[in-house]
Amino acid sequence: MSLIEPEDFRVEKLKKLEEKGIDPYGDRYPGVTPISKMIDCYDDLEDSTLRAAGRITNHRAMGKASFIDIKDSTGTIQTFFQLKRLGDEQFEIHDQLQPGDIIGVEGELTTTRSGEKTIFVDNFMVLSKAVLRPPEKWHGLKDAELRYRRRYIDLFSNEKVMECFVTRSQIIDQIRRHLIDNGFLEVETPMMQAIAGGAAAQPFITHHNALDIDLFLRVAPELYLKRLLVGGMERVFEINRNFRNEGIDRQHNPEFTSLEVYKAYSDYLDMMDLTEDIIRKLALRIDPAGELPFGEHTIDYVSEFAKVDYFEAFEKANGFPADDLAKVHAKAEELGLDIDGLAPELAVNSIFEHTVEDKIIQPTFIMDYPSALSPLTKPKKDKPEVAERWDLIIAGMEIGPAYTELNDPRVQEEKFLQQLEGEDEAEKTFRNIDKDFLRALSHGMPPAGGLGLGIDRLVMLFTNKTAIREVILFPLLRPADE
RNA sequence: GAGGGUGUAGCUCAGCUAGGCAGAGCAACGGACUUUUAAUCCGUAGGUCGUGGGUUCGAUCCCCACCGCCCUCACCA
Repeated sequence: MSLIEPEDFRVEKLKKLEEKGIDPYGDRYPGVTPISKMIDCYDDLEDSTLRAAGRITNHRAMGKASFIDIKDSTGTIQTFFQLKRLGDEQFEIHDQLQPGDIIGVEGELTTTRSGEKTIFVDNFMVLSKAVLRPPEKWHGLKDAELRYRRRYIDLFSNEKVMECFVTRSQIIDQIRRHLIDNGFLEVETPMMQAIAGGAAAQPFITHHNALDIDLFLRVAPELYLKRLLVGGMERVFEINRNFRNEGIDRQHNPEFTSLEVYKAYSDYLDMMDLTEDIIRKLALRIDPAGELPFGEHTIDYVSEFAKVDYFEAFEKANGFPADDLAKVHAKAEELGLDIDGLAPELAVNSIFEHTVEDKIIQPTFIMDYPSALSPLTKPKKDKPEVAERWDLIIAGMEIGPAYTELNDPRVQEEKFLQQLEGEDEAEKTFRNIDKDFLRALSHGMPPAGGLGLGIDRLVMLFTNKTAIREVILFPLLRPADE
């Protein structure tokens, strides 16, 4: 008894193949021509004998001949199996083929009477017999849950899904290329950390047996990347996963991919240019006009991104300044926000997110956040309560922040201590002060600009997907009860 | 965490506000068919109606609980 019950009628066909001495799970099939090339370069390839390999998507049997559509990663082409051409024995083997099977075919590329480009098959090989049938050919797989759980079916049956993930890969490739071309070095820093630093997020906890210590999956790579600045890597970046043990919704998956960039001798304004440059280039690659639809909106990536001041935007949206605490409380109540026990800056920020961020559609940098929200950021020289930090907002989503990095170890230590005061006991266990990071700063970190971009959200914007699960191959779901 | 929606054949969905034998299309199986393309035609088979209780002569349908998923809100740098 198998753990996965195959379908009887498919197993029967598989057995018939084996009876005829055919291995239903074939071997390498070299020398294939991509199907898209057969279609696109048909004029050059017409009448030549070619090989194609792929999955059967449709099978139209007509007695002594059949049309079988084959799909590879580049496209779909029709193939024609004829008794006359193949002979009795081969044709009988062909009778065992079904939608979902993976086969390799060799034959003449030509055109049928009705004008369809077709491979007239001379011989073929069964490469993998599917003992489970594919979804229905017309509607495909629609059920969101099954699509996420069985992404492999989603990918081979829903073309748009495949396209989306190809685009995702290309976006990451472009970002990487852009940074490397500009002298940045790609690095990898620890995923498992003894102190979950770099962001105020709940970490996942794990345990190392041999060392007998608890470790945290990182919530951010920031503190390690800055150590590299100290070490003399002047331009570094990392594209990798972060893990945050928090809620799941349309914009949040517990593991997500971020880009972090650090550039010595620059500041948050330099990071702004870099960010705008990267994002605009990506948009222009997808649409020559640089205008992309997102949900009900059209986002303009060509015009210079807007810049608004945090406190000015707050006052403009709410009609009172952020330091009017009585009105802040009233507003929070009006919005139904729970700000009990929150520091005033956090209460203000909560209101800010609902009244300002959510309403920003076109790419906008929000400039100069409260220092209290930015413990790793250099405060403004003339106005220490404000930090040199911006957040980029597009379509109401936080795409990422950038900072002028704090490199004074005395100020950093003080901010760490202040931050710790506000935490309860449980949080202190994973928010221990990273003393070694302070030591690193004490050896001298060059002034630097730092940037963080949410890659998944960028991909959402560029593929017009409003749910993060659509751009993550295997989003986290509760395990199926099987 | 709160509210709403949803779960029926392998897939896509009806049926549920009239409580009375469980339905369609595609896929599948058998047959016909050597230029079809969502092939066509004839025939056949396919179900724990998410799970567990309750009401009822009788429950896919009404009620309760639970589970998964989706949406909105809350939480969340």
